[in-house]
Amino acid sequence: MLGERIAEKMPALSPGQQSIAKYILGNPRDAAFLTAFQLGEIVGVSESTVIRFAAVLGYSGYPEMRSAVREILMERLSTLERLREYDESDGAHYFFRAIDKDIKTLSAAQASLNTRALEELGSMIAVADQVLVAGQRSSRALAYYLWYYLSWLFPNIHLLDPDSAIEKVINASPKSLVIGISFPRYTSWTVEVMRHSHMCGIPTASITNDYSSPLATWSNIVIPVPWNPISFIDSFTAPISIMNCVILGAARVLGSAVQQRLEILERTWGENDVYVNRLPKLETAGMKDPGKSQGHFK
Amino acid sequence: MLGERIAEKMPALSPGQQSIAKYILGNPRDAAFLTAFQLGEIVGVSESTVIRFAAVLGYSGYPEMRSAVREILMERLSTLERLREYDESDGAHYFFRAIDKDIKTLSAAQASLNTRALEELGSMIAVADQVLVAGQRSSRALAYYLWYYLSWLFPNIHLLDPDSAIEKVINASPKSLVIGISFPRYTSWTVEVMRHSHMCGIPTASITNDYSSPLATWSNIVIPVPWNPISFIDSFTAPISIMNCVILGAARVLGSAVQQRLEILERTWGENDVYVNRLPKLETAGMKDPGKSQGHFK
DNA sequence: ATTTTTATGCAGGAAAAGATTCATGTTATG
DNA sequence: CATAACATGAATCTTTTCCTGCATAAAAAT
Repeated sequence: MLGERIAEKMPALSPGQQSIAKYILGNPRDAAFLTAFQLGEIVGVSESTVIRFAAVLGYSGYPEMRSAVREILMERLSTLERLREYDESDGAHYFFRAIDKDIKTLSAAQASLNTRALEELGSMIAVADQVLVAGQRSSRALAYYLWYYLSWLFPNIHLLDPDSAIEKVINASPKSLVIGISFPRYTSWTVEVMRHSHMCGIPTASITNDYSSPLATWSNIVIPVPWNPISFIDSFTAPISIMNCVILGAARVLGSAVQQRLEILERTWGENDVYVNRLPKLETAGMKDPGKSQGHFK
Repeated sequence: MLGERIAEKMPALSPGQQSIAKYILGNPRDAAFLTAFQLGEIVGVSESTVIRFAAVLGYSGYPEMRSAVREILMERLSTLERLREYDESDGAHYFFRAIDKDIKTLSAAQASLNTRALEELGSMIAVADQVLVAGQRSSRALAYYLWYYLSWLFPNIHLLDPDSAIEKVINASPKSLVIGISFPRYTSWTVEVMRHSHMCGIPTASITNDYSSPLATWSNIVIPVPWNPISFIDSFTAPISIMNCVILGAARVLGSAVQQRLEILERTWGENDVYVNRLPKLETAGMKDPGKSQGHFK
């Protein structure tokens, strides 16, 4: 398939060819109809380069490559057409149904969104001396996510872990904020942290499935998130989306300061090579795969 | 639009032209790509007739008419893609818009889902001696999530961290599997882990935004996930949903063994008070029938 | 610093697709 | 039956699209 071919050759491609590759992957709908010349014009490259690109990918010529693009496009179209009908029928693949369930949950989450509560949580985060985020087991992924992004914006965000949680809570000032995250079946540890914090007079917020959650009992503010498990997994698709809202809500309070903060982060990352800034080069990439026997994975 | 033009002129068309019209209306998906000659051949008519047909409909030439066919085709595609897209009224609260975007991305993810790749990844996970999951920074939340649930089902799942990653990769058998997770802007560390693993001859899989990702270069299998940042956040809503699919895919390979494994876990959790147990709401939500392939969803 | 390799665009020719003309056969009509 | 109008395909011409050789400039290697 085209995508795989490109992935394979990507590092071996010249700059101009890489931009062609990106365009095709990003706009197959347009690329499927363009002539070599037009495509070249769009990505700012000569017709020749486009044609050579097709050759490098192993196609006999540009038209053949374009056919490949068309194929994936048509593939997609037929998938979508199938999708439209499957709604209630069980014919659909279970992956589709899993995602479908997530989409429905997410819609429900949007519908029942309590914007006031979210905004309030945002300002609580922004004004707190420090924020402690508590979440264990599956919810730890959510807690981590929230902690990670809030750390970009605020200096005193901590992700609680079982070893040091109690100490951190005890030492927390009354102007701190504890955010607990848990869903059925609620983790005892998280409930304990919340209870303890509340007893100590520290403001608490919880992100949980609804007001009847044991977390809610010990919370000053509750963000309920519709939540639907898929098979044995507590699908956290909707909660993640709500986390985004929480982060946005907090960022909004900061106003233009966010921009500056992000710029500083950006600069620091650049200096420390945190992110990749160019693709690996050919001589390493092009070498034959160590196990030709694994070729069938591609 | 093309359809109306044809309907309008239909009675005035010659027999040969009518069959052309019929074919185009019935098979726009193919017609969009055919040359005048090919189309004529299929319908059993000469090239000339096809070209005259385009002229009769008022187009300046055959290519122009074909563009019109393409347009209705693409129109259809985008309609389908927007099927679940909500009207993004600008007046809506930014929280709503954020979730909207997530829903849209998720729909796109569902549409472009590569079920074959997912299933293959599932069996790779199931048969591997050990699975190493690599993800840093924001993607670490995803890596954690995947690691956490896979740990329920498989004995040798490890979440790599910067301190010990290299050693773990070096000591890994060729029957291991390394799963890398990263999105733009790709974390250097994750790319390095993948490169290193691939060099060592260890099978690798990556969950990333696109085939053009640097991770894809070092991967035997790639799961592309549409990905859309919201403001400065790399919203991971869609990727989380795909993680569910990966987990389900792996669980499916185990078959009924999943059921037993979950029961054991359940018992152990009960004995250790991992979860709160006083609420009657302790329904084993979603824990039923995890092994059955069909019975998962309603 | 010099040589080699690589990337790229330009120009011209080959091939494909499109448009037009013309001859043939068919149908309709007086 | 004869004529005219029309539909059609083959052949021919025109335009577009594709491909390749060559020159140049940039990057890499020595």
